[in-house]
Amino acid sequence: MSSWTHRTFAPALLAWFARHGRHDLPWQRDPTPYRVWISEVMLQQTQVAVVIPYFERFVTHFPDLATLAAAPLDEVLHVWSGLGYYARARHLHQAAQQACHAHGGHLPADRAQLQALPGIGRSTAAAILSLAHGQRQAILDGNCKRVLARCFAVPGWPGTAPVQRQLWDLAERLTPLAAVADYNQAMMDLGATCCTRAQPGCDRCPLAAGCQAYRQGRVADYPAARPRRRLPVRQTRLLLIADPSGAVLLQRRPPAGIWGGLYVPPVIAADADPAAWCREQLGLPIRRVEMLPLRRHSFTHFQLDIEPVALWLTAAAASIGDSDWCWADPRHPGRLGLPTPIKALLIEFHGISSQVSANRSIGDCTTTANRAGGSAHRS
DNA sequence: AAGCCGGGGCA
DNA sequence: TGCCCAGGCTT
Repeated sequence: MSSWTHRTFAPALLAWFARHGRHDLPWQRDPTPYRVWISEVMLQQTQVAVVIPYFERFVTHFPDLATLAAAPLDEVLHVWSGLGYYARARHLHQAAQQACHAHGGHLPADRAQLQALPGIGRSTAAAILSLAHGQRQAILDGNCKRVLARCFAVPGWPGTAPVQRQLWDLAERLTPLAAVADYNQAMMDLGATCCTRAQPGCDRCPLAAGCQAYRQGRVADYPAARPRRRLPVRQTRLLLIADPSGAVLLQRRPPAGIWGGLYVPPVIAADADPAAWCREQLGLPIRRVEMLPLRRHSFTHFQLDIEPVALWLTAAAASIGDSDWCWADPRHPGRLGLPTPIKALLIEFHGISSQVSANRSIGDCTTTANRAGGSAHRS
């Protein structure tokens, strides 16, 4: 076979799919538009194996569009928490409300109308329409991009507009007239299980016979990698403020930016004095301060060095008037959205905190007031 | 430690 | 239109 055409590509793929594709994913068992939508948005950022438990949990909490639309955003973020990209949970919630309003409680079955909803782009709209409605709509997710870039030796990084256009063009032309749901699922499955980024299984690939990259012996060169840049490093301090009962102060972050809409302990400048900040900004009297080991978090565009600072109050604090603030049990923060690293940090902090109170009850009441702002006792 | 991922937002 | 952004996971 010299190369795949729109006549030969789909049959070869579908034959493979019948034997080796995935047919029992949770959202395939009852592929309603709502369930396909939720799964597609989750799969935009996370691999299937990780998504499955989150999907089950999400559709149990919010079984349909109306339930999701009526739920408080905090609850949606809470159920989403751990998946990352929290703007997507907000978009899900917004889109559910819009669809309930404008489309009579259903997701529209039209691509332009779907794409008008927040968080639904061309590929996600096409996935919903093909997988749930059987419409002939081409998809182009990361798996499809890799399969097509290799099969047709498409040069360049798929993030650029020209490469994107070529790949969409191929996707449109190769999408068959019938069995589109199976075909689209097959493209994603092949990319996920056979035409993988590293160590692809070309020896068992149904498309290898006409794959240009395979013929050239350059499968690893497609698709071209994103041009890389150096990540800037930012520094912050994160204040773990505990009252005598062990409750920790959390603040809801603004909707845009890092950890948007999630609850996180107060974040202050890396050179700010934690105890002074607590007194001046919050009016909280501090009994003891302890600097905890630095930890580094990587995001796509920068790295964040977080220096956690534990602060213990002399007395129980009154609740802070602003509704964006709350006191929470670090082990069971309740129905709040928390970023995964913060969740872990709170658990750790609870361990330290209970040791401190144990020591205190033995009689060690000395307030080891480390000077905050100075260098931490860290080797 | 670096790559990955689909869509939103902004100049 | 062309950038920049986000976050947990795999490799």
